[in-house]
This record gives sequence, C-alpha cells and structure tokens, in this order.
Amino acid sequence: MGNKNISMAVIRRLPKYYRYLGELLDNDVQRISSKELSEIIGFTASQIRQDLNNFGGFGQQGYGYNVEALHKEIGKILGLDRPYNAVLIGVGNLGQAITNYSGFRNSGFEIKALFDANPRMIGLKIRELEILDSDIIEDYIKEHEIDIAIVCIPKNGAQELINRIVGAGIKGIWNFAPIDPEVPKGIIVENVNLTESLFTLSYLMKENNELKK
Amino acid sequence: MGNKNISMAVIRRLPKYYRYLGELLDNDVQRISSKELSEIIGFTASQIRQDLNNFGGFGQQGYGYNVEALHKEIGKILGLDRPYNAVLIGVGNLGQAITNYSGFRNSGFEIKALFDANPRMIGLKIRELEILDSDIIEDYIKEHEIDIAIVCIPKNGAQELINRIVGAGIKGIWNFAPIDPEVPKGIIVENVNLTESLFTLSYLMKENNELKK
DNA sequence: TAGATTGTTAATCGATTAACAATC
DNA sequence: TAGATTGTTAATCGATTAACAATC
Repeated sequence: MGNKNISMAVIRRLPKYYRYLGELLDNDVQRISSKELSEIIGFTASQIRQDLNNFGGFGQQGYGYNVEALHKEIGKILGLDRPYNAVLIGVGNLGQAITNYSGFRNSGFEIKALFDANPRMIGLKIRELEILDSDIIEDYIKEHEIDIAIVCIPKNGAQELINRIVGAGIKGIWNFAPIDPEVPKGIIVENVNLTESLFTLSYLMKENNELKK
Repeated sequence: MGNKNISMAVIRRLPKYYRYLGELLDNDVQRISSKELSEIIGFTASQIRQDLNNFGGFGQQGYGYNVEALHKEIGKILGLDRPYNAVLIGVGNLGQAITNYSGFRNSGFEIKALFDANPRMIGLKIRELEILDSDIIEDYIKEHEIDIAIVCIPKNGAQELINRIVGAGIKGIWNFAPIDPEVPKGIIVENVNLTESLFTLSYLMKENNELKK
C-alpha cells in the first residue's frame, strides 16, 4: 500500500469523513458527490477529492462516490477493521466516563482491564471489570497482548507510568494526563488536553469580543 | 490592541506556551531564551519568536524572556484574567467528570449550574450544585449572565439544545456531543470529539506498523 | 451521446524556517 | 565593550484551491 507521507491535517480529517459518511449511510443515502459532501461537511470539494486520492481513487467520474463503499474504505484506512485490546489506567471520574462509553467498544476498541493505584479502588468493579493494582500492570500488558493504554491519571507520575507501560510493550497511548509524554520512536501518543481546549475557547471568545468593539 | 488575524495554528499553541511557562515558574526558572524553550516545548526557536511577536515584543535582546511576565501576558492573551460563568448540560459520566475537575475553576471558569433532562437526575447534587431541569435552561442563562455552556449530552437533540441556549444568549460552547453544531456568526464553538481522537490514534498505529514491514 | 464529476496538475495561499540587523 | 538573543524580513516549504482533461 503506497504511503505517500500523509500530512497530519489530512489524517485529522479522516475521522470526520468517516462520521459524516456513517450518518449518510444511516439516512440511506447511496451516492454523494464531492460537491454535495462539501456542503455537508464544510471542506471544499477540491480538498475532499485531494484528501481521498491520497489513499486511492474511490469515486467514479460522472457519478461521485458510493457512500457505503467509501465509508468502509475509510474505516479500513483508519484501522477500524480490526480489534484493539486496551487497558485503562486511573479510574477517576474521567476514567469511569470512558469505561462506560460503549461507543468505543462498538468500534472495536475493547477495554480488557482497569488499573488504579488507590487501594480503595482496587477490587471494585465497573461494568464487570475489576479494578486491578497498577503495580501489576506490566505483567498484565505482556500476558494479554494489549495494544493501547488509556491514561487517565494526574500529571504527577504520568511520565513514569508511561515509561513502565512502554517498557512492557504498549504500542499506542491515548493520553488524558496534562503532559506531552516523551516516548521512544515507534510508540504513538494521542493527547487529549481538556484544559488546552478550554483555553482555546476562552481565547476565541475574547478575540471575537474585541473585534466587535 | 492590534489584531493581525492570528492563525488557528498559532492560537492552538498558546495554551501549550502557557502550560510550559507555568511549569518553569513552578520550578523557579526566571528567564528563558527561545532556544531553551524550544528544547523543552518542541517547537523551533524561530517559531516561538514568531508566535509571540504576533502579540507583542515580550523579550529582551541578549536576555530572552522573563518567565513570570511572559506567563502572565499569555494568560491575558488567552483571556484568563477574567472569570467566566458556565453551565454544564448533561450530567452523565463525562459531565460529572468535568464538574468534579477543579482545575477549570482555578483558571476562572466556574460552573454555576448543572442541567439534565432525566427526571431521575433532577434534584440530585454534585459538589453543592443541584441538578436542574433542562427545560428551564433558557431562563437560567438569561438571569445569571452565563458566558459558556458545556454540552455533554448525546448526539440526538444536541443541535436543538444548542439552538435554544444560543437563543438565550450563550456566547461560547464547549461541545462534547459528537456533532459539529451549526451556530450563528459570533458564537464560538470548541468541539472535543473523543471518538475522532481515538480513530486518529488507530490510524497512526496502523501507519506506523505498515512502515515497519 | 451529453452531462456530470472525478482524478490530477498547476497556481495560489499560508505557515514555518532561516538569516541577520538591531539592541540589550 | 563583546556576547547573546530578540524582533523582523526574506526564503522555503507545505497545504489548499482552482482548473481542466479524462472518463463514466
């Protein structure tokens, strides 16, 4: 499969294509042109065609794109045609929210175990999943072929924990701790920083307000 | 204040500057050059100087930047020198997680009220905050000078709810519902889409794996 | 066939990096 | 003063948009 070094800008648009195509599919729309999709999704038709052609020619001249086929193709491109085993570390409010959200499992991401360092949490159950002691996480990762770690612990200790799970063989980290972890080449980290998101909102509200003056 | 139409790329880096400068401050670092900051934060020194100079000349030739002063300036740029009143709508797991996270309040974002449509939730309390009926949200927003709505409800009904709160005078929306809401010009929306984030991780893990072959 | 729409090349626009004079 | 480092201009790089031949 030809990898032409896809830019991050393109990659971040892929899940949006996938979502909008899924909605079209739910509404029994069978075909769509880049122009029509453009009106729904808010990217230019030209950009849509450019984006998709990074991965192959999925359309047909004079017709457009078959919604179902394109949705499936993008799913494959995103790697959603295979299951992932995950562990979640830090069963606080956010960790529980993610554990309880069924949407991820439906997309093939299964949380196999929960971990926490707090003795009061260890042994409790959430959704049939017992909370295990963080101390044993390395052994668990090695023994259960875990691909992804979902890190929901506070800033302090987060880098150290990430060092440990990377050492145990984790390949991808979905990181909610408010740090930019350092990891060896070949380990993928996706950071979700809610504070940064909120501050961006704050900036834009302020800027918007000033423009009005 | 000169607004030179700052690009989104720059804006999204501002919270990172703020965070790293805050950490330097915690570590009693008093001055830093763009080169040193570059090594910590991972942007080029040139980019750092370009970014900052969009907002003013905060440095001093031959010296660098005063950490405390720069941190404060970026805080101002982000609009963190004033308080915001917020309401949170949808007190599920994620909504509770956000309600319980004290970091936002410490930055000046105060959740003044919680709303839910589920009769079982209405009347319950979280952190001294009673959960109110979503039906009365418009009146509440008007009467309490609410700036920001934190939307943590499912996809269905999210656009309708957003229409209502925008009609009631909300100026900024921190949206966790998995839609890209349509809002009138002048209303700021910051979307957090966890599914898109997870799918991006999936793509990058797949790509990384293929490169190794 | 005629009309529509893709895939793809070329043109434009914008963001990042490099370079260096200004100056602390 | 000499050395360091900014602020800013110019050069480069990359991403988006426009255009259109190919073709269904």
